[in-house]
This record gives sequence, C-alpha cells and structure tokens, in this order.
Amino acid sequence: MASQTEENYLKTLFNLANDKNEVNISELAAQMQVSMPTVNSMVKTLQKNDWLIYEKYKPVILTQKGKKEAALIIRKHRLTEMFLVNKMGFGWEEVHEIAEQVEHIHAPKFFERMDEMMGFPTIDPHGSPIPDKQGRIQEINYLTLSKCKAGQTVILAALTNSSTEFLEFLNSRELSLGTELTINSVENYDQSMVATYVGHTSETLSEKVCERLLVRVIG
Amino acid sequence: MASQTEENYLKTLFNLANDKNEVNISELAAQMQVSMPTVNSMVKTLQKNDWLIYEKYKPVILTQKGKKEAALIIRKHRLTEMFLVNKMGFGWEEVHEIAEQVEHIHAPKFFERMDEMMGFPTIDPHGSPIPDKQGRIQEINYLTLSKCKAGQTVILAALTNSSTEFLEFLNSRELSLGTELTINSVENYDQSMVATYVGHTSETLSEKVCERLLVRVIG
DNA sequence: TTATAATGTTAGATTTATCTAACAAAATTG
DNA sequence: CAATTTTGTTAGATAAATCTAACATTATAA
Ligand SMILES: [Mn+2]
Ligand SMILES: [Mn+2]
Ligand SMILES: [Mn+2]
Ligand SMILES: [Mn+2]
Repeated sequence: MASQTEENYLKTLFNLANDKNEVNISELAAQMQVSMPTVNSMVKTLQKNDWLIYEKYKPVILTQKGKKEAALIIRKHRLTEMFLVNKMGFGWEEVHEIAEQVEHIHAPKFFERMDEMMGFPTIDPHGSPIPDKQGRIQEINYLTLSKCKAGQTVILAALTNSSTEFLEFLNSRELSLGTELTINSVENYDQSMVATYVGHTSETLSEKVCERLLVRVIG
Repeated sequence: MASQTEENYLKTLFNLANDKNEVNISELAAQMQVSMPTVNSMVKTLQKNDWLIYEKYKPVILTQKGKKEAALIIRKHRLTEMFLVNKMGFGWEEVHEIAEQVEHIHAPKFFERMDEMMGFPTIDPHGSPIPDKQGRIQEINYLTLSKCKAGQTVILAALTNSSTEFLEFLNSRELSLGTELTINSVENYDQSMVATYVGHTSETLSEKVCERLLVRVIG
C-alpha cells in the first residue's frame, strides 16, 4: 500500500504528465517542493512498486498501474471537495487544503457514501472531472475564455487554476460555475475582455483571468 | 505540532491513565502494540514537548497540556463517529476504524461544521462523552447493568467496550442506546440476566455482556 | 530474604523521507 | 563545436519510528 508521501508523488506525477506521459525530475522536485536528490530516490522506490518507469537521465513515465493508483487518489480528493461544498456548506476556496488530507483516508465505504449522498457527481467544485471507481477520467474539452470572440455567449464550466487567491478573486466578482457571460468586447492592446453576466454589466477581466476560465460556447 | 504517531500515543495515554494519572510503559506498549524500547524512546520525545512527565523506572503521567491535547484528538474522533452515524448512515459498529484516521486531520473548520450540522452533540454513538473545544470532558456516572437487581427498569446509555464484535452482538439482539430494559431475573449461578425490552421478551444476557452495558436506572 | 519473574533501559540496527555537497551528463548558446 | 548552464546522480548525513538482544532495576514469591 502506498504511503501518504508516495500517494502525493503519484498524484503530482499524474498531473504533471505531458502528452508523452513524461515528467522531468526537476519539475517533480519543484512541484513537490523537495530537492532533486529526494525525488531521485523516491522515483526508484516508486519504480520498485511498478508505478512508474525510470531510466537514468530520462524523464519518468507512470505505468498503467501507477496512473490508476493516482486517479483513484484524485477521485477521493475531488469527491471530498464536492462533499465539503455540497453537503457541508464550505466555499469552493476552502476545500482543497482539507481534501489534500482526506484523500489519504483508507476507507472505501466512506467515499462511496459521499458519492451516493451527492448522487454520483461527475465534476468537482472547480469543474474538474471526478475519476470513476476504475480510475477512468472522462475527458472534457472546454475552451479557454481568452480564445473567445466579442459577441459570443458562454457558460463558465471549469478552471485551469484553483488557487485560493484566484477563487477569492472570482468570489469578489460573483463569478461561479454555471454563470452565463456575454463578451461585449476584447481590448486589442492587452487582450482584456469586457463581459456582462448576472448582476454585472461591463465587468473587465484581464487576460490572466480569462486564460484561467474554461467555458462552453452557447451562442 | 504532534505527529500522527504522537497523537495516537497521547490518546492511548489519556485512556489508560488510572486514578493517579499514571501509565506503565508495559501497558502502553501492549495497548499500542509496539515493543517496550519503542515506548521508552517515545515517552522521552513526548516529554520534550511537555506532554508528559517521565522519570526512569517510574510510570509516566500526562501533563495538563498533554491531557488537553489528547482530549482534543478524542473530540475529533467522537465527533467524526457521530457524524458518520447521524449524517452519513453508517452503523455504530463501522465507525471506529474510520474515525481512527479522520481524527488526525488538521482542519478545525471541518470538525466545527460537523459539530454544527449535528447540533453540538455531547455523546458519541457508543455513549461516550465528546470533549468540548477546551478539551473538558463532562463526567457521567452510569451504572453497569450487572450491578442492577431483578425488577429494576433501566435505559441503555453507554458501553464500556465498543469492539466491532460486541457491537455486532448488540445489533443481533436489537439492543441500541436508549433501549428501555426491565430485568426479569438474575441467575445466581452465573450472574446472567433475563430482560425484557421492545421486541424481546425474556432475552438472556450473560454476565460478560451485562458488565459492558452502562445504564441509567429509571424504576 | 534471596531467587525468580516482571518491568524497564541501553545499544545498535533498520526503514522511510528528507537534506547538502560534490560530481556527471545533457542541453543550450555564443 | 566548445563553453556554460541546466538537469540529474551519487555519497553521506539526519530525524522519526520502529525492531531485537542484552542488561538493569523493581516487584513477587518461595
Ligand atoms: Mn483540489
Ligand atoms: Mn495529499
Ligand atoms: Mn472510537
Ligand atoms: Mn488514530
């Protein structure tokens, strides 16, 4: 059974994997906030459990087993976040830290009950998909708001970044998942957008913000 | 901040403490299922944090600070057990193992929300008191059913043992907290009792069982 | 009251997860 | 392509939590 530390590495590896499924030691060290030698020794450990493939001086690659293990931890994380928001009244900006701990609880029934109580949700409070019990993730392809054009109407569906600061910014603008926005205009100089949505007329959103908003175009 | 291991030792120390607040190394080792040298080194560590007083060859004694720390972990454990039963539909025999893990979550709000959602319960699903936010425990003095006499009517209020096996035995006899029992007779030979309660006429309860049932006499 | 048993301690080893310093390989750049 | 930078590895150390073997102290009992 994976230790808490190993579980956190697996999750991070899963999230950092590029199109070739590769992760560099330096990236992993940066993300985990540990030194490269620490990562070097950890990937050797993870390899012994067949969770990844490691060859000297090469980026590491999660195996199928490793990907499944990671997805199941992510499942517990996201179910927890959704439970905290939907059943316990937390704000979407408060739940990540708690889920970071709860995801390591070994008690399948605990998470199954959460799932049942919520009616088997498929996304978490930040719009990210919840992997199923087999560790499969449904790929959803949303568009970044910054890719949209003036005149379009979109629905905010997910976020590319869920830091507390960003979530608090969105709270301050009363932007939440499901909000319908109409793009009034796009400023050519800095790519900032002016949008209208429930309760807000001509709200300006910087490019930095628009890049982090994932939307479904509806008109 | 106490590690998970330290938290488990503190909790066990709290529960093992006798009237003089003393705990022997051997008891602690037995309860924690580790060797005596392991306990020996751990109590030295706990002493460095002023959680207990240790002197060579003497039983250890929790300090006020140590008692409070322990009581606050027990609070998290019992709130969790109550939440699992009252809000998530678990049976009282299923919750201890999960609570044993959840009690180590560092997220005051998480437990405060549980507490609020349940309306600030004062006992857990096994009838044990939930320490308050200051770590104070209200002492309740129930009677052991085995101390009662034929003819008396009592209400099942708590248990001295909450092992899964015992809880499953109680389930099989449809005995739960709050059940009103009338003692028909006490067998002189083996101290077994014959009792009547909702749905059960003349149910025989062994001395072993009666010793583990804490009751309030109501007639 | 001495022998024996029970309890507790010390010494030394192991595993896990981390670090720094030094070195090696690979990638980038002038 | 050679110099430099970036990335990755090795070696060796540390702290936490555990173990066994050996020894010491305290308690019990003959
Ligand atoms: Mn999260
Ligand atoms: Mn985590
Ligand atoms: Mn319990
Ligand atoms: Mn525990």
